[in-house]
Amino acid sequence: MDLHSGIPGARLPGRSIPIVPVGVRVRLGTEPATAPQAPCDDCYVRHLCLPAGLDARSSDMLRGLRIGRKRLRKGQRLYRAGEPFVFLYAVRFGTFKSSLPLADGSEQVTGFHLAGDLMGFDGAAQGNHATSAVALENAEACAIPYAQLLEACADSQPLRRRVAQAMAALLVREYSTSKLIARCYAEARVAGFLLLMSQWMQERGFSPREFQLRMSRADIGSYLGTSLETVSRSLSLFDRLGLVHVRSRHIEVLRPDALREHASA
Amino acid sequence: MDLHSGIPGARLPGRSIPIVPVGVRVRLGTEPATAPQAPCDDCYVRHLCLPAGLDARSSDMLRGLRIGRKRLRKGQRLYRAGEPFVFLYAVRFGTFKSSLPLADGSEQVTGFHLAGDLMGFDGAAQGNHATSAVALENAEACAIPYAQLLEACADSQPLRRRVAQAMAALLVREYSTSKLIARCYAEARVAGFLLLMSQWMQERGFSPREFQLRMSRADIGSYLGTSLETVSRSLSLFDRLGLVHVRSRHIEVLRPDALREHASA
DNA sequence: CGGGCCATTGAAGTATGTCAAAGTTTGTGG
DNA sequence: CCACAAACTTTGACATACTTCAATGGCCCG
Repeated sequence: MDLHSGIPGARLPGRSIPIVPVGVRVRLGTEPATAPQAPCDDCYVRHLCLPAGLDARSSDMLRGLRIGRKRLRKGQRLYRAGEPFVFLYAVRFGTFKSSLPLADGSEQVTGFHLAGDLMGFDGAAQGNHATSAVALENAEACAIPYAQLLEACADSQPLRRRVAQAMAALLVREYSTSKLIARCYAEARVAGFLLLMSQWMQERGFSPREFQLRMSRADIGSYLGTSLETVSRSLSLFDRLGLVHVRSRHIEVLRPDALREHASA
Repeated sequence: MDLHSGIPGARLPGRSIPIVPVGVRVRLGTEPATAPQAPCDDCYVRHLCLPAGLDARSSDMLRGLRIGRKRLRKGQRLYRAGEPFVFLYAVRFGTFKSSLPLADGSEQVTGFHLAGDLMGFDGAAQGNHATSAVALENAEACAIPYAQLLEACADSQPLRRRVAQAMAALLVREYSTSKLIARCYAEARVAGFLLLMSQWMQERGFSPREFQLRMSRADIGSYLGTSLETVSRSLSLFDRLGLVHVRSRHIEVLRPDALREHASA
C-alpha cells in the first residue's frame, strides 16, 4: 500500500497528517459541507491560513462565520470554472491543482495548493470561478462563505488587513510563477519547480529534502509550459548528475545549491 | 517629433488623451503628489478604475481619501521593489511596465499597465513592494493611500466588494498571463500577446486594429519568456503572412482570426 | 549631425516537441 | 494477497524551434 514505508526518517506529507483530526462528521464528495463549531481552533495549519496573526476579537469574528469542511478523494473537484463563486476555500490537508480551461477542451494548470493555502478567490472578479480545482490526493478544505467574510471585514480592522494581505500574497505568488515559467530553458524551470516544492514543504513543517510529488509529469509540464517528456528528462538528468534522487514521484534533494545553479542558468 | 503624425485615422493611445486634463498643479518626478479636490470626477477612465459601478455614497467615500496624482516622464519609476508599500496606484494615462528583480541583477517583466489599471497591490503581502513600476511613456497615475482605502472599506459594503473584486481581477489577469506564456511555441505567445494588446486597446476605447507598442522587443521577450530576436522574428513572420502590418512599434492587425489561429497552435 | 538605442536578419549549434515503444506504478477486483 | 488493467513514467530517434552571436540598418535624442 504505502510506497514509502521503507524509507526511514522521511516525513511523508499527507500521510503523517491525521486524516480525521476533528470529531465532526464530514462526508466525502462535493455535497454541502458540515459546519464544526470552532473551525480553526483545532486546525493543524491555522498559523499559515486566514487566522494567522489575528487578535482574539478578530479570531472570534472568523469563528462566527459558517465555515464548513469538505473532504475530497483523489480526483474529485472542489469547484469548476464557470460555477458561481460562493465560497473561498482553505486547504486543511492534501494537495490540489487548479487549472484554466483552454479553447481546445484541454486544461492549463495554473497552480498547486497545499495546506494553509487559500483557493478560489479568482471567482470574486466576475462572480464565477475562473479556474477549476481538483484534489490530487485525499484532501480536505474549509469552505468560507465569501459574502459573510466580507461582512465581517466591516467590523474588524485586523481582519480587513489580513484578508487583503492574503489576497496580495496570492498575487505575489502568481508573479513568482510567471518568473518561473518565463525562464528560457525547460531544465531551469524544472529545477526552479523542485526548489519551489522544497520551500513549500519546509514552510509547512515537512522536510525540504525529501518529499512526494502529488502531481503527474503532465501536470508539471502544463504548469511549466513544457512537454511531460522534457520534465521527465530534466528530472532524469538531475538524478544522473547527483543533484536529486528521483524515483517516480518520490524526490530527494541532494544538492540544493547546485539545483539553484541550474534554476538560474 | 511624432512618429505617427502621418497615419490618417489612427487613434494613437497616449497621444489622443489630453495630457493635462485637470486644472490642478502636478509636478513631474517622484516627489509627493498633490491632491486635487475631486480625484475621480473628471477622470477619463473612472468607468474602468476603482469607482466603477459604485453608488453615490461609496463614491463620496472614495472622494474623501487623500488621493494624489503623480506625473512621470518616460523611463521614470513609480515605485521600486523593496520600497515600503503606502500607495495603491491607478493609471490615469500612459503605459507602465512592472518587473521583478532577478538574482543576476536583471529584471523579469511581469506585466504592462494601461489607463484604469491598478498597480502596486502586491506590496500589501509583505508591506513592501515586490515589483518595480516604470513609465514606458509620459504617464500619470493616482496615488491612493492604502491604509485610508482599507479604513473606508469599513463603512461601505459596495466599496468593500469593489476593492476585493478589483484585487481578484488582478489575480485573474495573472492567470491569463500564465496561460499565455505557458504556451509551447514562442510564435503562439507573440500572437497571443498581440491579441491581448488589441483587447486592452478596445476596452479603453481605442482601435483594436491599430495601435502602438510602448514596450521594446526586449520587454516583450522578457514578459513572454523568449528572446527579443524570437519576438522580432515572429512579428516579421506575421507581417510576411499578411496577418499584421508591423513597422517597428506600430501595429496594424489585419486578420485577427488568423492571429487567433496562430495563438492556439 | 552624430551617437546610442532599438529592431531586423543571418548562420550555426543546441534544446525541445513529437512520435513511438517499453517499463513502472497504482488501483481494482477476484 | 494476488493478478490484471489502466495510467503514468522513462527513454530513444528525429525533425523543428529556439537561443546565441554577430552584423547591419533605422530611428530618436541631444
